[in-house]
Amino acid sequence: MTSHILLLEDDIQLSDTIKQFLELKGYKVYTAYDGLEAEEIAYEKHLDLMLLDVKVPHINGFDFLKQLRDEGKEIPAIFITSLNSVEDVEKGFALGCDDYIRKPFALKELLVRVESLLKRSFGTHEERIVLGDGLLFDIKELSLTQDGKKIGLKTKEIKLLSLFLQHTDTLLEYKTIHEALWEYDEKPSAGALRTYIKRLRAVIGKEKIETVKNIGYRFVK
Amino acid sequence: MTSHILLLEDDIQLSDTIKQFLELKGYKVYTAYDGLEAEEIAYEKHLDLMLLDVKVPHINGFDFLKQLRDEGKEIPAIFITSLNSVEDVEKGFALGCDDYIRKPFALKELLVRVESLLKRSFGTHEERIVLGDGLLFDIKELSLTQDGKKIGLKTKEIKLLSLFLQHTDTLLEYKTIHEALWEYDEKPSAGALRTYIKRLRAVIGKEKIETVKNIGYRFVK
DNA sequence: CTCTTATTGTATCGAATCTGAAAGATCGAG
DNA sequence: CTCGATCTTTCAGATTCGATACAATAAGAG
Repeated sequence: MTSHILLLEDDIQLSDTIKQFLELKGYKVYTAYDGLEAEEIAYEKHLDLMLLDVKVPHINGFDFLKQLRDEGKEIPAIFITSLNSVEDVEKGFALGCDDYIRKPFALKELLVRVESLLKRSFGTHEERIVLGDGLLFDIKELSLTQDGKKIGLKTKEIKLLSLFLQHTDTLLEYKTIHEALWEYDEKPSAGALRTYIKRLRAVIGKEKIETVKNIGYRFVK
Repeated sequence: MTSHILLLEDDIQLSDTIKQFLELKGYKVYTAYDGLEAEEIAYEKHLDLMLLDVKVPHINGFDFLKQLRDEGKEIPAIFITSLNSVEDVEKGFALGCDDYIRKPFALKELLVRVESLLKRSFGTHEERIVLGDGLLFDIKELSLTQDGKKIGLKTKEIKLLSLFLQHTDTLLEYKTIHEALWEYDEKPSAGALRTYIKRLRAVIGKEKIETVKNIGYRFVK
């Protein structure tokens, strides 16, 4: 499953370098050269991680992240900064960034941080999501319980549920879901997804997953 | 109750970064830039955790920890190291460090380790774990007894059991288990693990180890 | 409104994959 | 060589996957 990364960086040369490097490592990279572009991408795309330069045109990295956090988005973020002042680092962490890296940096160092965050992005400690109806999904344990009783879910169902929980109230296109559930080279028919949607609905309630005809599905709380 | 952390790190910039970050998370941080300073702090202050770089002036991290351990101090320690060799990691563990982290690392990753170690050290220092059915596992002796009678376990089985006992009710992925049982360069087939699971089940009871298909196993109390 | 058509939901079942169990191969120590 | 620990192989049974067929539903045309 490819991780999708937003790179907000106005230095075109640096941006290209990072993009090239990360793509070589198998990530999907969206580049934005200013805060407005970043906003657009954040709304349109599913993102797993953000690399944010602070000093960029229109909306700076701090404000951009603050805005996202205010909307409840928990996408992990790393600040790229050439600023050295204590305040900036503190401000960054206060805003809920997960790490930061100082310019100039070795690409390898960046990779370490990216990988480390992605690995842990899915909640490190007892992340449990309440689904109502006595249903609890434990992300770390990959287990679903109802009133304390375990409900057996198969791997594909778990993947699907995880995806939905990461993007509640968001329209997920068929393509997006397929990318999340299957590898590049796998090409199951469209019917396969329908099967899993049906199974999930049977477990968590039909009304939780809306159908958007011709486009995809949406999980509602 | 604030936890007190000693940070031994001679790279001033990194040290500042870590200090800032941990203080933001509510810890009290004492910084030392060489082994002698660290000694001083260790004598004067009450410490809950130590973060030790290995390569620092005067007294290196290894020697510093060894000294403390020789004096009977059990303060948990994490090595910060840029060294990659297996030996150094082993040496660290032999000296009684509890974890290590390689530079460069994401601050969040450091935080995870700090928190988990602090939590653990507050937890019980029990020497024996009751497994029911008259079964007792002695952590220090690494031996299993049933109704006082010793049950012979092979090293791999003991490692596996220890791992499970340190992570009860936790989903352990194949990868995790493999890393715990085998060295970096060893690559036994998946069948090997299945063999040990089977043996352990025969000893401690089938129901204690759950299978999570495609992912791993989980030990339940 | 009714019919048509495209899309989505449901049920089923064989194929592929995974796990557990057993047996035997390998390897090193003594 | 023998023994014991470790690991591999094999195979059967269980589970999961996903194709397929068909039913239900939504949307649009007339």
